[in-house]
Amino acid sequence: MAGRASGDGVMRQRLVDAGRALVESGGPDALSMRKVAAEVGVAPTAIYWHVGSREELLGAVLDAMIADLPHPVVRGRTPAARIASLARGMRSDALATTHMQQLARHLGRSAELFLPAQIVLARELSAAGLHGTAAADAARAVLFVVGGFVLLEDSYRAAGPGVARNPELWRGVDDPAIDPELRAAMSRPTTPDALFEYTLGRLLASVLGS
Amino acid sequence: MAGRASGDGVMRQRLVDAGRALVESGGPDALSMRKVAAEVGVAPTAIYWHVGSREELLGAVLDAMIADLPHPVVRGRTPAARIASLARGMRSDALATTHMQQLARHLGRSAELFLPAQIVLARELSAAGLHGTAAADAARAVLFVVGGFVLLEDSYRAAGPGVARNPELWRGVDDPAIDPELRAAMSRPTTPDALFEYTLGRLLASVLGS
DNA sequence: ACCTGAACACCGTTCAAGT
DNA sequence: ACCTGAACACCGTTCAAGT
Repeated sequence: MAGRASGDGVMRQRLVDAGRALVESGGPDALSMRKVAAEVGVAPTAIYWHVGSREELLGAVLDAMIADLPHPVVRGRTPAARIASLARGMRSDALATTHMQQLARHLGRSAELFLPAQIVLARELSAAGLHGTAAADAARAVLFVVGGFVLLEDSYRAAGPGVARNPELWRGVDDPAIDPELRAAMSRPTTPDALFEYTLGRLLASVLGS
Repeated sequence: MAGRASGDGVMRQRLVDAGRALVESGGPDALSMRKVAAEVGVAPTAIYWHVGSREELLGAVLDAMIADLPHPVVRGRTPAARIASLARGMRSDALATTHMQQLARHLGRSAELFLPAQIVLARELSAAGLHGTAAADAARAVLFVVGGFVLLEDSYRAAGPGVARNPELWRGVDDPAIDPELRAAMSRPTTPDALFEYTLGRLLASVLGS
């Protein structure tokens, strides 16, 4: 399985590099075997000798991208501040590498991407005095909120023009049981940053038991 | 634009029905113009007279599926309990219609799917005494947490066998700054249900200012 | 008004054949 | 050991031609 051990693998490396360039500029869908082959100057069918399949090539591309990932950064004094800064960093890293996130999702390997941040988070929670399953619950809650937020944000941003966004939809709502000011507020666009800060702040306040 | 007004549209309906069957059983990727045509007993190119493009056919399929969506259900007495039950319903509805969620995401129309639940949520928050932007922040936080959770859960479940999940990854972690019991807890698999309850409970506790 | 057929420009993958 | 070429089974879409 997995194609071939592939000798020294200089040709394989060229294929992965070409594939990576395609993924980085256009996402996983932009990688076709024929385009990779053309880029490297080889017949499309030659790829299969080195790499097994398109899916395996995508896997090798992801490996290469993961290796170049920056380490998570933590700043601040209080545990809440440090964890919040970590979460902010996770979000901005993810937003800066959306094609990579798409690729990881496609391969079902998103968990790997978040592992380094998870480890740092666990360290911070330990330092904050949380232990055992309580700490694990807290860690997973933070991870899911950040991860979910990024996923949602990504799919919202991917929505092209001509698609009804939430504020437009709300403008058509007319329900006497809903506070008019609330309706008005929902009809205004939000900045994702503010929403992220709000949600994260609420969660941390509760999770860290302040 | 958008193809054609298309007369009475009985043929169009047959195409949408066939497309819907494909999407429901295999997700958006499973819908090909040629398969739809074969199902209806017509040349692939005939579709374009009625429907414009594959993307528009997918849009029509989504419209049909949205029309059959169940209404959100709310149970319980306290505001926290009622909102929690709504959130649980949103999650289970979403998990029961993953192919539809995928389609909505593909078309950038996820917001539409959540609108009915949003309206009910707004009603409950109003009844709970929240108003204006504070209520809007709370609503959006709940929506993003639930929506993000469902998205993440979906992409985790889509990860086939042979992919390293979080517990396996954690078994390889060895960091003295991390509480050993925390590490052990992270190495055990979680049930998504418990994590959802925990996260939701934490968020609602903070958002409803209890 | 509605549908077909041929055609174009794409895909991933297999496999015999070459060097 | 490594690569090519032909081939197969797919795609979405356009467009002239039929009825």
